[in-house]
Amino acid sequence: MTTKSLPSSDYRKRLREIAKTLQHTMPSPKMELDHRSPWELLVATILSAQCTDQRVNQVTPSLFQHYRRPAELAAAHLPELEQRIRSTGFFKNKAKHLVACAKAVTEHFSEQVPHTMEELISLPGVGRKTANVILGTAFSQPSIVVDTHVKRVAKRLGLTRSDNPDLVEQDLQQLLPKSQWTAVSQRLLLHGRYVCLARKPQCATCSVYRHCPWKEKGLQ
DNA sequence: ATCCCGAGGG
DNA sequence: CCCTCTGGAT
Repeated sequence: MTTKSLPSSDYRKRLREIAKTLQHTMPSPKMELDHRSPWELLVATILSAQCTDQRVNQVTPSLFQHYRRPAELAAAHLPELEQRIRSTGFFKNKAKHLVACAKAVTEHFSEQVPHTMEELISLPGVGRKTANVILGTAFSQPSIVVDTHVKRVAKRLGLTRSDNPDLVEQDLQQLLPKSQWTAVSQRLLLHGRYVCLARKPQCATCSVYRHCPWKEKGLQ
């Protein structure tokens, strides 16, 4: 199988055109997880694994009212917490992670959400994807979030060939100046959520159709 | 590689 | 029924 690749400058140019088009489609992409602080965003993001933002937003208001600070969540009664977040799926894992994470934030970081990648992924239940959400949205640091949507869109647009999220992140990092990381990855995400759907991509209304080598044909 | 797990769409 | 939804830990 030959893997003849274009010079990366060509990929850069293509991604730049895609980014410009998406900028018109989505002038100001917004984070769709409701939150009022870095801590609330962290909790919401942990809950969002394999679950829609809409469902998370349905659960978090009463959750944040009941557990107001990291120290309160750290002391939560596990079965009760499980019931409060049940509808987000994976609730036993998520409840365990949330309590452990709240303990770590309380004990090691004085109830303040840390703002480096290394510290963030040291927290239970926090991987690279979650950490990048926090860095980009709560702390305005350049970050590329590679979730299921970004991975799918990047592959279909021919911006990466990898299935490994970390490698997809690296590929996109190399194709973009840091100043554009956060906004572009957020637009790719929303494009995946609303247009480039997993099962039924809306190619007829897709604004970057002309840049897409995949169109509706290919395999992933 | 496998497990966790509910809800909604097709 | 099957697939998908902002993954992470073992």
